[in-house]
Amino acid sequence: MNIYDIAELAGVSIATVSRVVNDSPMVSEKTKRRVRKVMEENNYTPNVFARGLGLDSMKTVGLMCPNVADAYMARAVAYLEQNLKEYGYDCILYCSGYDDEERRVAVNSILQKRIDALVLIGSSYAEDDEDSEKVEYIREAAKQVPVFMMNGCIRGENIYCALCNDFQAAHMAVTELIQTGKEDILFLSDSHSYSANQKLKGYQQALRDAGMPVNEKLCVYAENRIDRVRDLLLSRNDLMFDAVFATEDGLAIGALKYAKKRNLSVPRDISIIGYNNSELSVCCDPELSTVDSRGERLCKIIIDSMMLRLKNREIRSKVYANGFLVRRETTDF
Amino acid sequence: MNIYDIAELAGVSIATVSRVVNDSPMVSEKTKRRVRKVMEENNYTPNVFARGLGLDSMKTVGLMCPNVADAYMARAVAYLEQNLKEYGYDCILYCSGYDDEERRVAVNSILQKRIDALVLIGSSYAEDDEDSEKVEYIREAAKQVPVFMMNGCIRGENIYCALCNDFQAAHMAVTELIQTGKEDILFLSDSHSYSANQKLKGYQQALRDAGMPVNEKLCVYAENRIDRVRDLLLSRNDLMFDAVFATEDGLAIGALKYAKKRNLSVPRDISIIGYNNSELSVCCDPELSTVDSRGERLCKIIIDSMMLRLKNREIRSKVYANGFLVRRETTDF
DNA sequence: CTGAAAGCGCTAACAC
DNA sequence: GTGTTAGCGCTTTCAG
Repeated sequence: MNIYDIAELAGVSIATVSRVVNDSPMVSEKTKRRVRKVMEENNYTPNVFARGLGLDSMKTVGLMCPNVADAYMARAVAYLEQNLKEYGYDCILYCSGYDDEERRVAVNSILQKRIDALVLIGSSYAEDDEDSEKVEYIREAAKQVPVFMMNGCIRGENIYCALCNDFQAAHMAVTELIQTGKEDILFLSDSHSYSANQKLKGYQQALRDAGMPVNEKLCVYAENRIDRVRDLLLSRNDLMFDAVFATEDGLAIGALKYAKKRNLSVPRDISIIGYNNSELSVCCDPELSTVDSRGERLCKIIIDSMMLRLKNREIRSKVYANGFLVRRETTDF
Repeated sequence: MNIYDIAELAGVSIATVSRVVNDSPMVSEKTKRRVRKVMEENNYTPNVFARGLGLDSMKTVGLMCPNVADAYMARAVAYLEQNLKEYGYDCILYCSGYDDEERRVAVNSILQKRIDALVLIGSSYAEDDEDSEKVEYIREAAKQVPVFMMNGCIRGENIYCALCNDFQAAHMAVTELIQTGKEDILFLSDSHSYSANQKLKGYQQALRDAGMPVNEKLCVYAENRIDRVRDLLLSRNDLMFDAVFATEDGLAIGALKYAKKRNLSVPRDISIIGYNNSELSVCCDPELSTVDSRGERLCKIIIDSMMLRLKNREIRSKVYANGFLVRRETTDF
C-alpha cells in the first residue's frame, strides 16, 4: 500500500495525499478528511526511506556513549529517548567503547545513517586538553550535523556542550568534608577525562581555600570496580586518610568495603562521598552521601537546545548546571 | 558525492559502482580496485535512504524495552547493540514504558521504521496467559518482521523466544534455602509477568517437593524500590519469615534493609536471595546471594537465531537457558 | 563482465 | 486547492 494506491482510492493525486500526510494547510478540510479516512482504512503509513530520500532526513538522532550498561549513561539514554520521541525523533543507539580508534569508527558509522543530530554522552569524549588532535573527529562530525555533548566539552563550530559544574561540585563536597573536621582527604578517581580533572581541581582548590596542604599521594586512580578499589586501598598501607572523595559512586562503595574490612567506623573514622547519586548509593550500608550531577537537567538542556538548533536558531555553545550534595550516612552533617 | 559522480570519475556506469559497493562477484577484480580507489579518494558512502528504498531494508533492528534505565535491560541492550553491530546491523532504541497502550503505540511506531527485526526485552511483554488479547499487537507485528522476545513468551508465527528457565532457577534457589533449615520463606515480587509467575511456581513447587506447606500470605508484592520494600515489610507485623526469595535484586535489598532495621542478623536470622546478579548485589552489605538469570546467554541466543532467521533458515521458536545461584553472604552455604 | 534504463515511494516546484 | 512531473540515489533486470 503506497501513496499511489491511496491517491487512487481517494480519487485525488499523489501530491494531495502527500500534502495530507504532511498536514499542509493548502488542502481543503474536506479532502483532508476523505484522504485520511482512506489512509486509516488501509492502514497506510508512508515509507520512511522514500521520505528520507526526498527530505534527506529521517527524524532520527544518534545517541552515542561508551557503554549503556553503565547506570549513568543508561539513565541519560532513557531520558533522551523518552523526550526526543515526544518531538517525533527516533534514536539510534551506538555504544562506542572507550577506545579512541573505536570511537572514531563509531562516529563515522553513525553519521552514515544521516542522523539529524548527534549526542555524545559522557565525559570520556573530551580529554582535558581541549585542542587535542584526538577530538578532531568530533569537529569533523560537527561539519555534518550538530553535535551535543553531555558532560564533555570541545570548542568548535556546531558543537554544543551541557556540563555539570564539576569543579564547583567537588569544591563544595570537599569543603563539607573539611568542615566536619576531616584532614586527610583521599581523591579517588578512575579516569583522566575532562570531567575527572575538573573534579580534581575542585578538590585541590577546596583544600587550598581551607589553608590545607595538597598531598599528591592522596590522589589515587583505580579501575571502577568495587573489589578492585577495596583491594587497592587495602594494599596501600602507606596511605593515611580519614575521608574519601570519589568521582564515581562505584569507587566510593569500594572505599566503603575497604573501611568495613579494616573495621573502620563510617563516618566517624572515615567519611565517604560519592558522585552521581546512582542507585548504588542507596544499596550500600551505610548509605552513601553523593554528589548529584544533574543528569536529567543536562539532558533537558540538550533536548531544548537541539530543538532550537534544528530550527536554525542561535543557541549557546556551553551551558553549566550546578551539582549538589545528597547527604546520607557516610558523612556527618 | 553520489553514485553518479563516482561512476564518472572511475569511468564506469553506476551499475558497476553499485555492484562494487555490494561486492558482487560479477565484477572483475581490476575494475573493483579502480572503483574502490575512487570511492576512497572521495570519501564516498552510499546514501542509506536510497539504498533502503531499493532494498526495503536499512540493516537496522529495533530494540524495545520498557525502560533502559533498568540495569537488567541496559545490560541486554548493551550486549545486543555490541554484537548486532558486528553483523552490520544498527539499532534503533525504543523505550515503551510499562503501560499496555503505550506499548502498542511503541510497537507500531518502531515498525514504521522498516526494521529488519524486532527484539522485545523483558518479561513484561508477556502476560502469563499466553493467549491473551493483550499481546495481539505483538502477533500483528510478527506478520511484518521476525520478533524476538527476551524472557517473554508468546506462541505465534514468526515469534521467537529465549528465556531463562525461571521455574527451575526459583526451585533451585528455594530448595537451597530449605536445605539450610529455613522454614518460612517469603516470596517477594513486583510483577505478575510470565516470568514472575514462573518464579512463583518454582517457589511453590520447591516447598511442596520438600513436604512443606505453601502459605499464601508469604507471597507479597511490592514496588521495586528499596525504601518501599523495607517500609512495607516493616509494617507487616503479621508476617513471620526466616528467609526471602525475591524476584529482583532491588527487592532483595529492600528486604536486607528491613532486616537491618529490625536488627536481624543475616543470614542467621534471615536468609535472602535476589535475582539477576546485578551490580546492586555486590554493593550491599552483606553481599547478596542471587540467581544469575543468564542475560548474556539469552542475548547471544537471540542474535544467533536472528542471523539465521534473516537468512530464512528454520530456527527454534523457544529456547531456554538455566539460571544458577551465585552464593554470597546473605545465605549460608 | 559491463551498461542502459526502469523502478522504489515520496517531496516540492510549477502549472492550472 | 489540486494535479503533473521531475527529481532524490540506489538496486536490479535485461541486453549486449
